[in-house]
Amino acid sequence: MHDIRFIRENPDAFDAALKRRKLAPMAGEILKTDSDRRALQAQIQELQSRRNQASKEIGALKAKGGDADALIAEVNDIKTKMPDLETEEASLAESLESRLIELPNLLDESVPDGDDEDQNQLIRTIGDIPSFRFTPKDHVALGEGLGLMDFALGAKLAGARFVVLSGQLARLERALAAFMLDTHTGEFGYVETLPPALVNSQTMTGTGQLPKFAEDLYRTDDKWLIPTAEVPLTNIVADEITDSAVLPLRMTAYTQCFRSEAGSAGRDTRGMIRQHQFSKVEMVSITHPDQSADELERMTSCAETILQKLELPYRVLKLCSGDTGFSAQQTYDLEVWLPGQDEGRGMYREISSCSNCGPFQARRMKARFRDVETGETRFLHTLNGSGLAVGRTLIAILENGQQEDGIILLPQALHSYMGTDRLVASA
RNA sequence: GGAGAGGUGGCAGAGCGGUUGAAUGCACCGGUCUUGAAAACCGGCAAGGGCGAAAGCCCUUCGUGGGUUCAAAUCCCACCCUCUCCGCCA
Repeated sequence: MHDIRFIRENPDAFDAALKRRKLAPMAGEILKTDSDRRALQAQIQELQSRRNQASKEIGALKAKGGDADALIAEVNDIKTKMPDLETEEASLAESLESRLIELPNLLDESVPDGDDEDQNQLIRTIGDIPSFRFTPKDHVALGEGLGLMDFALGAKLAGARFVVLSGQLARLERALAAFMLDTHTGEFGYVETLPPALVNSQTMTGTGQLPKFAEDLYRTDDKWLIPTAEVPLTNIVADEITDSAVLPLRMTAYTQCFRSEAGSAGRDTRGMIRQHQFSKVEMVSITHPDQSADELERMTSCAETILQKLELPYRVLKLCSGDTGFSAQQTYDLEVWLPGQDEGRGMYREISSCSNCGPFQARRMKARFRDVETGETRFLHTLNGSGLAVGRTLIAILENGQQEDGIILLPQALHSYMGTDRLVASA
């Protein structure tokens, strides 16, 4: 959501920012609606003021036993004029609101220009890409080879883009989640949180999934399945004036995530890369505006720590203007090396995305804090990042740890969680 | 799912047709006092919006949306949520 006052004061800057999002200029149109609405609002408020005043006079007159008929007639006259004006004003307000609520966040000036993911900016590459004396398999071959990953069964029970894990592979999912949560809570101060996986429309609107991206979501009668824990976690501060002394708020949650993948038909159809249901450990930070830039770096490094402890090679990219998501001002993607992809040649795949949304979501959800200096309320900044997508981490463990004989060597950090140092085929 | 009670400012809690944007207490902020702190005392303190250079004026909001009335936190209707009891259930 955008600040109408910013648009009033900086229409050209606003249009220039839209252009970076490949959107046509619209400040002129928005401001026309805005000024029409305000003119109407002033007119309405004048009538309301007169009505309120007259009503008080009526009360005073009647208390003294006087005759108020003339005033009552005047109020009634005002009341006949009001509905049309109010309807018109509401219509303008709604048109303004619906326009603003569908526009993406303005990009941070540090975001590089670019059309799509090919133009993201490489920030750093960490870890050595493993070399194999054999052609590495992908996680599908490995998982099925272990007898612990069954896509046909997932399809039988639910349909395409579902899988059933069993035995040590199901345990690996749990181990990864526990390891990630332990690290974020124990080392980085995030508060473990278990939020609802179904939320109402208002909550979905707060973080930006609605109204524009309804088709990407699964819904029930009156609720929506969360596509990420970012949604419930961030909305915890919605409609609140948060005490600035508790900032930054840092929360982490392990949840299932549900996505219809409406726009991805035919993409990543093999394996567990893109499922309708997957689990993720999410990090959310709520900060003072002055802290959000540093917090994004910190959050990204928290996610990176997980990859490092799991001995997984990865790289960090700064997303370009064309690839940065709707609600984000700025985003770092972490891509893990998956040696089994692309016929065993390997490739990097996204495993985490860390974004600073600035005041964009906070304004949508009215998440504020009180500025100690001025006494005024201001919008918070919100950040979210995956730390990490558990399914894709499991894939990475399999593909990077594979041996020629089909067993998987596990990273040291997981040994205690798994009760073993390796995965072997089930009997 | 059924029955009852209730949803008021950061919190607690009055008000139940007019002068109430809302008593009182707590919290918070400023001041007096104090070596300092506490206590006590004095004062301030809802949010959002419009107009205005500013001072300030005005509008809206007492769960949400309608309705009655010259006038609604107060009356009526619907919905949402919370609590208690019953039923069902992990």
